[in-house]
Amino acid sequence: MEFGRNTGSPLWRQIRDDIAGQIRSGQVAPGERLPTEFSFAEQYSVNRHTVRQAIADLVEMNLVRVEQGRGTFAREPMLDYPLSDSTRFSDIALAKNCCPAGILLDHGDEQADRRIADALTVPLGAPVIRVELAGEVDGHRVFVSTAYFPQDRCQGIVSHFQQSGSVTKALAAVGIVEYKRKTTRVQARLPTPTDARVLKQERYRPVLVTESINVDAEGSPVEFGITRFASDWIAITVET
Amino acid sequence: MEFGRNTGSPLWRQIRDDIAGQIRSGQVAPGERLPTEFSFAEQYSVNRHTVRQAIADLVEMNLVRVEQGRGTFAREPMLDYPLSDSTRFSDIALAKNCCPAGILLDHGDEQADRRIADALTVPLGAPVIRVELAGEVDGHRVFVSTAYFPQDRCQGIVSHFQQSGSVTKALAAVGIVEYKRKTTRVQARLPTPTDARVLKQERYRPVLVTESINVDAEGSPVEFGITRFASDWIAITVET
DNA sequence: ACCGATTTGTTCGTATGTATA
DNA sequence: ATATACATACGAACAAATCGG
Repeated sequence: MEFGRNTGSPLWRQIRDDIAGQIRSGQVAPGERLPTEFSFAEQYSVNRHTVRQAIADLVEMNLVRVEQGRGTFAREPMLDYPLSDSTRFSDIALAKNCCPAGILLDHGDEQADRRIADALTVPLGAPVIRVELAGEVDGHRVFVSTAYFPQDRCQGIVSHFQQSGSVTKALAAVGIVEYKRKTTRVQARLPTPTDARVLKQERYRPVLVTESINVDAEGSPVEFGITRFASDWIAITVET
Repeated sequence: MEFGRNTGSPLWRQIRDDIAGQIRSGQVAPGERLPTEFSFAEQYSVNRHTVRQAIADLVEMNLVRVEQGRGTFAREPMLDYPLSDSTRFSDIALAKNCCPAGILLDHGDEQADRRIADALTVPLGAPVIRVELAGEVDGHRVFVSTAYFPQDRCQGIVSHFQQSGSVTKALAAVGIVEYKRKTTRVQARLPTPTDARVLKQERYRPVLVTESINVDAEGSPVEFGITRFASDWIAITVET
């Protein structure tokens, strides 16, 4: 099947397969920027719309990612977030040797609603500390997380987090040196407008949501976390 | 805070909270149809658009589900799919005592592509059996699944499935009496048009995707399955 | 803080061939 | 054979985001 008009298959599909071949063969490295739509159009002697149709299909196939005003990029492989009883955010990085960063977005004192009280096994209305966190890998926002800590055991945890940048270290600083993931629920949703903005992703790209309860060595809950992962970047893996 | 105009909070939010209260208190049972938008509008003496804004927020809060042309329904609680090494589809049902059904949609012989070959540890191009399956609970489509079996070990598995309606029994019939889930990857995506149709869900509602490898007692792969769950109905739970 | 250049996103319109009822 | 719908392809214009100076 040679390239051109009237060859039986539509132009946009031929263009799609040509670009796909360049990516799969490694001629274009993951993360690298592809030529502009306009220059593709010149190269193949077609309209920009035709190139756009090809690219739209490559997005669907998850081979490229498009950013308005910036360009079209070959997709980096997705990051695996291994869901074991002791995974920390930094573990994502270890597997890919890239730099993770946790960013404190907001925090405050609240009273436990039904859901939080159930998860932390504290009375309804008990004081809890809320911490909003974002995570980046290689400059990409990959998750935003809301964590609740029982106030009686975690006094001052926010300032410890600000110093160390790590939930694990902050918990250790308030005397909880060992904690484990007990249960996790995984759901898929569309992001709230706020989450979409914080994750810098479009409103209609789904998020992977985990609700997890972390317990200390005695088995009593010390953290209830709701994490929204950018589904374009993160897959959760479970070994059983 | 009493109901009415000029009370400080917008009408649609008051209406939203009123309806939310009726659902949470159980005055409206899960799955039950709510009054029409028009009758809500009459009841609260507001425009239908005001009611629609309240309902849109209730959808966002996951308290109701809207079906075009049918009405607005109080959300049934989501089904938990526990992800252990030996969960079968029928386990969803046991927890909720409702009736599950597996439906064979399609099947065929294929040659393993890169991904399937890697998962099943067979050579590239080796013959595999593809089985497309849908799952229903209480008359709702909750998942659609594509499973690949190595042909040499699973000859005739399709007809066994047709007789028993169970993957477990079909595998047993070809001599694989024990198998375990080894690894699972969980992702969130938007459904393909086909999946959206089969799941009877809108194009922009996400699906939870699991890719799992099942191995026999000796640890060699006997099934590679890609399951797309309707994210409105199913959450995955992991105990660690 | 602003401007202009670059690049993708969206929406009009037009035309043609093909499959379908 | 006719009408209708759909996919393909092109053209022009403008909106929106990004980036460098």
